[in-house]
Amino acid sequence: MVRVRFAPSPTGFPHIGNLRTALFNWLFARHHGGVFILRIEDTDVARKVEGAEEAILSSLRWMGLDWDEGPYFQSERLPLYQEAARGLLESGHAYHCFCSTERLNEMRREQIRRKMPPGYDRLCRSLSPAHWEERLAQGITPVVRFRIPLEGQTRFNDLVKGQVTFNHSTLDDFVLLKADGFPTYHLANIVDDHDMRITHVLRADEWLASTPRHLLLYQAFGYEPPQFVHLPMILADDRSKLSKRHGAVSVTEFEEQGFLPQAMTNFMALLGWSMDDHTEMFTLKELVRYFSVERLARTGAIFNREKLEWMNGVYLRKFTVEEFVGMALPYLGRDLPPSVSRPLDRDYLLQMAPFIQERARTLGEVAGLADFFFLAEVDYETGPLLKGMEKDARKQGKAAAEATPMAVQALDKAMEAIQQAAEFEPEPLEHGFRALGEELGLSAGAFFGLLRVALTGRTASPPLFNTISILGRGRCLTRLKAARKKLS
RNA sequence: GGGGCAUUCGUCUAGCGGCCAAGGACACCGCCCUCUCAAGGCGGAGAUCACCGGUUCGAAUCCGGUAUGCCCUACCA
Repeated sequence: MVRVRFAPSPTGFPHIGNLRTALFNWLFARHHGGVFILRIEDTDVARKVEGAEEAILSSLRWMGLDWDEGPYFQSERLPLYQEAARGLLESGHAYHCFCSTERLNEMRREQIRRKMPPGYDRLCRSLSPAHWEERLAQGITPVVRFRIPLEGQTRFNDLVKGQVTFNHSTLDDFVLLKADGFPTYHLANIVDDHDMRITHVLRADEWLASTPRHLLLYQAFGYEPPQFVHLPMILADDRSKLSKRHGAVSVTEFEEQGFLPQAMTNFMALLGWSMDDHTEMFTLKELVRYFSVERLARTGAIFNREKLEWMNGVYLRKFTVEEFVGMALPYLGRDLPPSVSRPLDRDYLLQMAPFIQERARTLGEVAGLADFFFLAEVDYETGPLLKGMEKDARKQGKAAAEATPMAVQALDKAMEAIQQAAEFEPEPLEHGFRALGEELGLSAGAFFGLLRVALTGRTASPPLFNTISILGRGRCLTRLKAARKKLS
């Protein structure tokens, strides 16, 4: 029975790399009909961030990654680790270290200065238990360190990296139990993975170098180690490790920006995993079906936001208009200016939605794409308004200044046409306006461009006659009048 | 400084000794569609497979070395 875990530490909001690790663990568990366990590794009291735990849970839920056990909290299992450390102390695999932080820092500084590999110099390694009692009696709180074998090597077969070998001489006597009674990652992790009967450890590449320590610990405890699978990391644009300073990387932020969980999981899966040479779109269900460790990549991947945006757009377009409106509504409510009265008219929204849906890559873009449908008045410069007219004037051999009277006339005629239009539907409107354009001797580009800017305040918009039809007679007239006023 | 891992178009990747003068996707460019912007369709440009040797009839694929990058080297995880 496959048993895997996602074991984040609540020292910050979960970023894309953390969640991808969660995704792969989850996929592995579901693919094999195994168990996915959630464990919060909150052993660092000082670095604990308020709200991080909740963010981890909600991000997992948002992505649709459900867990079968947990969340377990290491902070609630302290006796377990202390007991384990005691066992190691008794079996001689660990020892008390009374070195002060100052001495340790000084030692490290000196090692670096002399270009020696930094690491604990094992001063306390040879202290006898009798000495321990003595120091303990003095009130010095020691840490517990692991006694790394001085010779030999540890090798293991990583399911992604293959055979990896480390010489024990490059490992130092790392800390197992801190002075505050909390275990370090290394201790807690091994104790828990054993206790929870974890069969496969899928974790980020950055842990590869710690694996020999972990294996040595398993050995010291007499535990059977799990299989290790070190996942390639997700990197920032400069190929360094992803962190806060690289901008929006927490999953919560992606949600706020209007990315869909379907797109996130699909995209994240493709960062370090692939099925073949051409398939790109996967539902979670399909990922479960096809996921395999053998197809995991070995190299780090830069997070390509543009491709994520493209993919999110593809997903957005898959939904029905009703579904799209349902998803966009909260974002619209949040992003539209306060002057727009709430609640938003759902029927009105339904009319424009198909045109917005086709253009939006994220739900966060919807308000910016659709705001002119809601605003009382649109704001713009006369430059864009007259651009097409000036071009037409030039073509007709007139001065550029002629553009304004031409536009004014066109606006007047357009208002008349709007008022008199029998059917306020895109088709008949288009016929009417095309005829009108010809009558005025204007090119379609110039005439429609003028109307577009006057009605929407922008040079790019959904198709003009759909826009007119949706806006309705009243709004169109008001805006055309405003444009006319702007020109005179 | 030591150790480990990695290295295919700008980016994500396919490739596991001959099917590759390297395939797909995003981005980019052009054309078509067209009232603009999208979406869609078609096409283009873009990688001497980091480099140098070796093994082999044959190497992006196997082996060595070099370079570069990343990670670890905390009483952080």
